Amino acid sequence: MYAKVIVDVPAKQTNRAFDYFIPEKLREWVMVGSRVGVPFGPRKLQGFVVGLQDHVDYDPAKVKPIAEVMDLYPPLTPDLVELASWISNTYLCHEITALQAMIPGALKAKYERHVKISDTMAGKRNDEKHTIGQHSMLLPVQDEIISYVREKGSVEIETLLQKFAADGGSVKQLMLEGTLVEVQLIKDRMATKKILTVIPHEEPSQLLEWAEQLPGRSAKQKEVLQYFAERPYPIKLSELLNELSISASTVKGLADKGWLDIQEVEVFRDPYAERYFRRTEPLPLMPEQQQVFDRISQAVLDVRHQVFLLQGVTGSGKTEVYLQSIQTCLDQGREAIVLVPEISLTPQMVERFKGRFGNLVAVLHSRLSPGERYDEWRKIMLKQVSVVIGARSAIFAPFTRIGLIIIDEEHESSYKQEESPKYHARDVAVARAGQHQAVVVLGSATPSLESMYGTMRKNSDRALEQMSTATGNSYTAAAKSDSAARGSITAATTSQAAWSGTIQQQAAPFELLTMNNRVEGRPLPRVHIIDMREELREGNRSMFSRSLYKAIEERLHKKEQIVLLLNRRGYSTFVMCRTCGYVAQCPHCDISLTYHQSSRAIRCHYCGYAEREVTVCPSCTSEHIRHFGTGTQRVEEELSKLFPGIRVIRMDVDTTTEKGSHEKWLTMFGNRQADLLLGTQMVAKGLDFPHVTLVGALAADTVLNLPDFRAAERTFQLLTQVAGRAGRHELPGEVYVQTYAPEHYSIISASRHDYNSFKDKEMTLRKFHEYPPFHRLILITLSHEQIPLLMRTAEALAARLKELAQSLAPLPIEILGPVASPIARIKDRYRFQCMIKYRGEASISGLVQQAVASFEDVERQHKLTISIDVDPQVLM
DNA sequence: CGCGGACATTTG
DNA sequence: AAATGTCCGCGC
Repeated sequence: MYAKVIVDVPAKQTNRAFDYFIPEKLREWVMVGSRVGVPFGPRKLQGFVVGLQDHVDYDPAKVKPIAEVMDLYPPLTPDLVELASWISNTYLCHEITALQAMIPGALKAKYERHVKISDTMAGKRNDEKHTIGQHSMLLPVQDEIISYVREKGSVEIETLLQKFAADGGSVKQLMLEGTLVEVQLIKDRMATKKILTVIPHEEPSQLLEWAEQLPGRSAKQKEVLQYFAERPYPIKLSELLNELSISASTVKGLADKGWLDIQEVEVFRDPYAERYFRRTEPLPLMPEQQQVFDRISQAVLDVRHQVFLLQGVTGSGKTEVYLQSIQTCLDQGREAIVLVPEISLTPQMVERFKGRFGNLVAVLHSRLSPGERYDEWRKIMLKQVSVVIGARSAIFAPFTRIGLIIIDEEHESSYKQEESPKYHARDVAVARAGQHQAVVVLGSATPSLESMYGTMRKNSDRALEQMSTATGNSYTAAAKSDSAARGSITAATTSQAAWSGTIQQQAAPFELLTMNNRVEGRPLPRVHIIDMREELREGNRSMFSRSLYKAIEERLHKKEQIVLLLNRRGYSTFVMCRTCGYVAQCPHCDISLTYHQSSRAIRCHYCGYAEREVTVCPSCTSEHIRHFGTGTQRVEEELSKLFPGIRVIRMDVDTTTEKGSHEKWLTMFGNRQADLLLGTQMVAKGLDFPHVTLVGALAADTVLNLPDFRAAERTFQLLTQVAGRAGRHELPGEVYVQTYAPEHYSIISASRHDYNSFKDKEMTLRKFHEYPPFHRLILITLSHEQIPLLMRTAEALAARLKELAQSLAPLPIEILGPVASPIARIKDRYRFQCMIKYRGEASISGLVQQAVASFEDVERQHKLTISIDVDPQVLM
């Protein structure tokens, strides 16, 4: 038997499976999805088994055997292995990168090089091999080295060289002559957690009998035995020591007598272990909820792959529909995945799921320690849970019988991973659900236009899809003849041009479900648009309009709570000299530095460069230097000035980095220990506090001014979300939106809670300007330290893309650029970008791959990098 | 002729 | 990615 293995080297040349022989004794253990250690050239590497076969069609003598299997159970399921291949084809990344993204960081390989005593030397005296006659040829230090290694069994080379720093040569010599041999080890970053546990050997009666036998001075040992006679065991050693206030030696004494056992037991680090979740029962559904639930649960029961787009206004009870749909899925013996944006994965959210499904739920989010994360993941793998709730990467939960995948707040851009693999969890979810004949529910109050477009595609589009598949094939042919002509592109590249697995490349139309009413018929809050230009004209230069000021004052008086949103993006806190106009810039990036009050430093967002706060202008030595823009810190200061005694909780990157701090602030606010919650985006998501009756957006339109075609969509979504925070309970809510663009359709539609009019307007504009969802984008960014080479290469790449696109005519593919990226330099590297705009039905990943492949030499020779982003969310 | 360094090749 | 192989210029 042979295994196809993808090795742990993310490079173009190694981006294919290598064959390995499976030795007889490993045959039971090697499966598709196994993690294995394999010899690769002179090295030993970790790899993933992606296929099994019983012969190779070349000289089998070339095939090396698998050295080891890393896990008791394969960490990946076969469907995930296929999905990784699909991801690498769709998002143009190395297959190993996709595979690595699917397992927790704790399982990422750590390579260690050790030395040990060679087998031929193992049983001998140190000097046996090194004697002539009576005389040892070993230097004393070499003798010492050998003894040291012999004692330890094996020693990491680094450690050994450090210990015998002055005698590196001796170590080398011993290795050269074969006394010491190198062993390459592959270790996990993180081991499973083990604790010491105490277990008695006999029944209570026997324990008491033994206790009697003990001499009087062994009072403590006696106590331990009596303890076990009465209590359930096993018990943690540490707990036992605590409880009886005894030392470990007491227990050890009993263990030495053979009366009890101290064992290492594997435990799960459970971040929610200390918490009690009150069990909840399904709530009665409103008619709308019931209809939606019926559609979803019917599809689940039918085991039919179907994508639903659930558009429900804030407060319409989407979560209850999710919960009951999941119940249907569980009742069927299948598993469910719930994706939630990182910042809305709040304790409140977790509580709702743990409350309903108890310890059947695993939770995965980035604030867990690597160990906790690994343990939650293992619960999934070991089938101890059937529901996982988590951020983006939870879509890779190693379940085997998925019935339902829910993506809450599906419009959130955080579902797109910005590093390789640059996948979109929503699209991966649809692909994965297809593998399992599972149902997908995309839930949002403000669906993304991409998902909306999915519901608009009619069956007539199916014909188009089939046509495109055909065109895709003809492209492959075209690429082949092209490569033959040039003789420069390998067959492997061409064969990767089109996905040929079993995952559907084009999804079937989505079904739209809507919920327009809030639970218990509570009205949506009234939204006031405030024209800040008007305020300025009338002499109000503060960041609060007069009406918002009054509204805040009123709530403080009535002891109701307030949420204030400051949209920080585009509202940077840059440092500027008011005399000469100097702005502090990062020396390595084309971006201004932002001011951080907590550390009294100015810092670059992109490369982390930081310097001390400046009080004197470095350019003109003026002292009129100040930080501009309205950071949350400044708003907080302003609030305490305007409303003395106001209790403000500020939530932003500065105050929520510490583990659990996010949770702490929200609990405080929920307990009404503060009057006002001030924050960035993170206060807009999913929070639900009964006493919040006022929500203010201080600068609603900052996003609007960004050079991004999704600016209006983002603005609309944010305002709708934040407005949904008010008046969710008995007290009615009110929303104030401050803006310099009060006539903009995104702001007007949001203030009227009118998704449809926004969507219609935006769709028309997108279609007119040939933007997504009607056209799709691929962003190619090139970076290098020098502009001339960069420009030349970017232009050559664009030309090559155009040339290749020609062969696809008449399919509409447009190559835009190259132009300098919006952030033209990061970490001392200049950046240029090309944009490919094409109609969704064209399959062009192969084309891009091929074009980029012809610049491999430049990439290698000049250390130029080319990165590809399929369906980019942020155009920077 | 032997050496070091740049560069290309290979990894099953 | 990293180890190995190849080639070339250089000093002797």
